[in-house]
Parts: sequence; C-alpha cells; structure tokens
Amino acid sequence: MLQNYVSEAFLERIPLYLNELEKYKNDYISSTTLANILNLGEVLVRKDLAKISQGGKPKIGYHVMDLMNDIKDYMGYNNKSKAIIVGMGRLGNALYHYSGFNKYNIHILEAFDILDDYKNINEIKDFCSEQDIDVGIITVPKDQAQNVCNLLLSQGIKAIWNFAPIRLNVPEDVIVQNENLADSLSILIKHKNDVVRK
Amino acid sequence: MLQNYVSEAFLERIPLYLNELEKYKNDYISSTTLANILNLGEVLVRKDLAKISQGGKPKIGYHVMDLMNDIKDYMGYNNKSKAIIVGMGRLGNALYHYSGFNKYNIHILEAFDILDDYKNINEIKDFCSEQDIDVGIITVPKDQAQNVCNLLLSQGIKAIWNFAPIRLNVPEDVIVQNENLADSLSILIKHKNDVVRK
DNA sequence: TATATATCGATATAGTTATACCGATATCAA
DNA sequence: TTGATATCGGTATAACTATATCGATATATA
Repeated sequence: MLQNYVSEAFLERIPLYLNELEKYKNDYISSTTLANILNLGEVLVRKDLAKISQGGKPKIGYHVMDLMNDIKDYMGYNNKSKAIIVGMGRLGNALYHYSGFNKYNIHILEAFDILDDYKNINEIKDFCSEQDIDVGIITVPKDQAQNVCNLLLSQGIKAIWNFAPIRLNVPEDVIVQNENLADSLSILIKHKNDVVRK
Repeated sequence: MLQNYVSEAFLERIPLYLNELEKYKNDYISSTTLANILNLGEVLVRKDLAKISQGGKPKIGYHVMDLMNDIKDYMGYNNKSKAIIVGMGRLGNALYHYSGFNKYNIHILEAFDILDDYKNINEIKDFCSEQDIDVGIITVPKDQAQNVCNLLLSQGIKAIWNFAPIRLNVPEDVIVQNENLADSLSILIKHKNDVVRK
C-alpha cells in the first residue's frame, strides 16, 4: 500500500469539486454549500478538502480561487501530461479530437494506426524515445490490444487507458484503467431495471 | 434503499466473470481458480457467485455453462434492451457503430442530431412514442446536454448515459451515469504520478 | 467592544465492503 | 468401499469509508 493512499472514490470527487468551483471564482464557499450542490455529505466534503487544501475559515468557508489552485496542484493539473493513442477507428478518432483534456493539461501528442493516414505503429518506438509519455491509450480491436500494450510497455510507459474489452497482462508497476463501454452500459441498464421493479 | 441492493463494485465484477468464463465453456471452474485469474479474493468471488448462481459443487466448482446462464439472467442479458443516442459528433458516431453492445443484447435503435445526415432531434418525440426505450445516450456538447436530457425525460426515459461534462438535473427516479472521459484520464494520470513518486 | 453564529477540523461512531475461518459435502484415489 | 481433500456456503472478523458529534475560532452584528 502506498504512503499517501487515498481511495478511488475520493479521487473521483475531486474533479467534481473543481468543475463546480469554476462557477464561484472570486468568492468564498463553505463545505456545506458545496456538499448541498453536489448532493454529498458536508462532512465528507470537508474531509476531502482538508486533505488537499490550505484550509478554510470558520463562518466563511474556503477562498475559491485558492481552493481551485490547491486542487489543481494536488491532481497535477498544473503540470503538462503527455499521451499517445493507438488505434484510429471511430473511438480513437473521437478521443484524439476531444477537447476536454486540455482543461487538465493533458495532451495527446500523436495518433498511431496501421492505416496510412496516421503515424504507423512501428514508429511508436522512435517517437517514445524522444518524448516522455505518461499514458498510452489503447483503442485497437481486442485481438491486437495485448500486442500494442506490450509495445507500449517496452517503451517505458507505465499507465494504460484501455478501451479494448480484454484484461491486459502487465507487470505490477504498470497501472491499467479499463474503460469497457459495453460493460458500463449494461450495468446502467441493470440498475434501471432493478429500480423499475422496485 | 432498494430491497435487493447490491453494491456498484459487485455489479462491475459480474461482466468480468462472464467474459472470463467464455473461455471455459463445457467445463467446470472453482471460485478459487476464477479469483486467481482475475486477481480477486477467492471468498469475494464465491460470495458474488452465491448471490446469482444455482450453486457449485464441492471439490469441483461451478458448471461454467450454467453459471454463465445464471449471470446472463441476473444481468438481464437475455432480454433485449433498447437505446437511442443524441449527438452524432465523433463520439456519438463511435458509440452508435460500436459492436460490443450486441453481446449484452443492447441495441441502439436510432441516432439523432441537428445535422441532416441523421434523424432530427425534434423527431425524438414521435420515435419514443412507438418504442419503449430503456436508455438515452447523450453525446451532445455540454451547453445542450440539459435540454436534450429534459427532452428524453419528457418521453419517459428513466436512464441516461451522459458523456457531456456536466451534472444533469433529473428527478429522483431517473438514473444518470456520467462518463466523463477527461476526469477519468486525469485520475489515471494522478494514480500513475503517485506510484512513480512512491 | 462584546456577543452570537456559521463553519472548520478533530475525534468518535456507524455503516458498508472485503476477508478469514470453519463445518459440511461431493468427488477422487487407494 | 473407504479415506483424503478441494471446494462450497455460512458465520465471524477485519478493513475501509462515510457520517455524526463537538469544541475552537474567525467573522458579523449589536
């Protein structure tokens, strides 16, 4: 277990806070208010903020600008992150052109595929030797995903965002985040069916 | 709280089991074996399976075909689910053409947009009156997401899969699953940076 | 300046989720 | 047929996460 271990749920809440705070720049906000907006417990929010912020003032709350900066520092949004993406099908294309990553200073530097329209996959090696890549995004068909993954690992990439519906085999020090769209949607439908049946 | 409440984490494991079991059809498998393959605790897997299966045999484990059927029954994969998607940008397109939903008997029946290439958004009303739609998928820009959401809700849709980076305002009986790609990637990078720093 | 109060932040409690343990049982091997 | 054993499934325990409680404090108000 890591020293500064925080739970996944905690990490998922932080961007929510940041997005909401955007609306209250040049102002103060209390943990109670923020909690009510996001439908979270006030103590939960206060404890989350205590972990990453300089602290708030009694009766007033947190200085929003300062808090946003603390969040950005904590999450690393003030530092540029570099990604490459492999597999330029429809999904790869969508991600490659998605503008939402800019907000977090994440940049997809290059797109690879076997098609001529993109940098060829066998150029990954050269490209990675000149750049320090933080994340490899895998959007190839599932039968090629492990090969692509191995290629990325051989270039020293330690984090994989995997959209192929298979579990990748990686060493212990590599982090894989699987984004299985079909699984996610099916779980949503399961929830919905359970609620309807009460 | 619902009667048959199960945790989100539990629901996320079920498709993993199903995908893995695919490889062991016409065979038996023990919870221990399955757990080791997926890097989960054996007791956890056994308890999960106990919730949804007819049961396994001591010394042998579970009949894979039967177990798969139990999982499909439980998750509703044996019943057809219907979805529509609104917003035919790159991401909408990718989802609309994604073949992975078939495995779970989920069908995206129609795609809407303001562009002429697709059914116009103002036809959603007519379309929904003739079909019982389980899920609405929102892939429009964030400034239009709430409007589209309201439109879907007015047609009786009770589950929303939202890719727009905002929190939608919905009544209590509607389930929203947010799929914020930028947030997800930023969290992956945070994890990676924490690990590297040890 | 003195008092009331909203909020913070720390500690204690509750609730939820995962793990450990153990008797029962069906199968395999002798 | 008999004994050894792997696995199941239930109960007990531990770990983790969220909530409740409360004294301290900075601000606003009188």
